[in-house]
Amino acid sequence: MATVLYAEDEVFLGKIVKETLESRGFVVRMETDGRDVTEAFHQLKPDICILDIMLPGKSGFEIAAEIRQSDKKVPILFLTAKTQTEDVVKGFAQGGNDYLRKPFSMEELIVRIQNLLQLSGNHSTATVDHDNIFIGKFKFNLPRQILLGGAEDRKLSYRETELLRFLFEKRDSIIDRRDILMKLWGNDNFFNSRNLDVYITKLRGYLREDPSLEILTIKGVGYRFVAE
Amino acid sequence: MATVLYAEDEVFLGKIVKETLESRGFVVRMETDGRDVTEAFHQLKPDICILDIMLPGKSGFEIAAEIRQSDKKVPILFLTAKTQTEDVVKGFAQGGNDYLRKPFSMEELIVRIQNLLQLSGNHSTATVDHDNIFIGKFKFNLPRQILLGGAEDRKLSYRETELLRFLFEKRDSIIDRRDILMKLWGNDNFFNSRNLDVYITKLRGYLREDPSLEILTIKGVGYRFVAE
DNA sequence: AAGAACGGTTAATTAAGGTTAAAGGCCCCT
DNA sequence: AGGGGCCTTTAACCTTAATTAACCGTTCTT
Repeated sequence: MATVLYAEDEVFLGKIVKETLESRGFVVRMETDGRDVTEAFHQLKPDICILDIMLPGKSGFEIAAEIRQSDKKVPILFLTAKTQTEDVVKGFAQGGNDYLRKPFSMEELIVRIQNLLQLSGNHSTATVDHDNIFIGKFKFNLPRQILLGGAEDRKLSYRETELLRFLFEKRDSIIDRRDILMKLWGNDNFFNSRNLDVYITKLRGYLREDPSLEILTIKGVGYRFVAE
Repeated sequence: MATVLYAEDEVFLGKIVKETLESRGFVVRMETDGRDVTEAFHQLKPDICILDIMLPGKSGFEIAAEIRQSDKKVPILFLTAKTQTEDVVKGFAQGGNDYLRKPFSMEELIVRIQNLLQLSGNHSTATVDHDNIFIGKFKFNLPRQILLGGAEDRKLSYRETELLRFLFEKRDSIIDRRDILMKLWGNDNFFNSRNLDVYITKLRGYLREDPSLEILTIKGVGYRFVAE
């Protein structure tokens, strides 16, 4: 998984952050002296840098400037107790890509790290699967519109895909017919309404292979998609 | 300069933000009703979206999810009075790329916008160098219009090149047929439309050597180029 | 229980796009 | 100027998706 270079002089806080990140699968190298960070960077070649601003020896800003001399794209996230706007501005000016004020929650730090890694094109974070949804025995790959896990793989059309996705997103709750019509067709006239019926029949056909899946009709209202 | 789509229901604040951004050279479109934002997005095709979470009609989260269905890479920045960590986490989960708490300073908003624009521009640096784009197993040399990495090197014609480049730039998002036609042919009449079909067939043929590449048809809308 | 509304299902129709081939241009070459 | 080669455009025919239609069964209503 991803490697993190973490510069932090508050040992107590640092330890907590390091261990939490490690528990989420990151490899973490922590430095407490600003003078050591740039060298550690070149040695480690991390996927992301988290720099406290106030460090003994060398500030996070200076470190960022040094890193940026040789690496233009590794994401840098500043971490600091300072709340002044000019620090944020300066942080970005030095080539930082995010700026988080202390105190912060670990959850927020983690999502911001994952976001930066994704933006920088590093796809190794994959805690969540953006491309697939898991429906009963099936795995449905959204970008390719392909339903896997049945007797044979099945390519779905655009409308089938959008409908299945919508049902899945709202599974276990009652979905108003009109909401579906508005979402997929942009209006709810009579013909589109019958159109929806046709697509529901198609999806039922596809999903019949897994009996734990069912699209229930709520007459006069809409549908409820139950999974499991 | 860059175009900004800004969803904000507090008219007073919104006006200040809009004018400040405009004074910095941004083109800003502001929407106050959540229901209008997605449509404005498709019309405007902005470089970045700034979404307040709490909006009348539709929340910023819902809007982000809708935008992400058709555009995977436009940067989204959430703006909100909420300070709960779970909102931040949810914001990123919906495909947001930054999250700024109110009250914020205009300077901070501006640097964060600029940062996101740069990141989203740089995003291509991972798969692009000065002269080449890397598509699956292929390397496509733009100035020489030559597709390398297959069984044999293949020279592409001008239109083939432009189409492939355009699909690649917008990969993972739904691309409107008309946008392609306007960009390559300058109009979208019937014949050019059939012409596009022909070129799509050609590219599919060339790219068939790498099964991880696929040009999906979104019937009645356009295409989506997926590259694993 | 009968009628009406609603939705299910299947088939027919229309429209969009895929594929392949032929026709038209353009440039270069001699 | 004439011919060859390469793109591009047009055309013809085919496949698939989306829509509309027809007919049927179920469930609510009264």
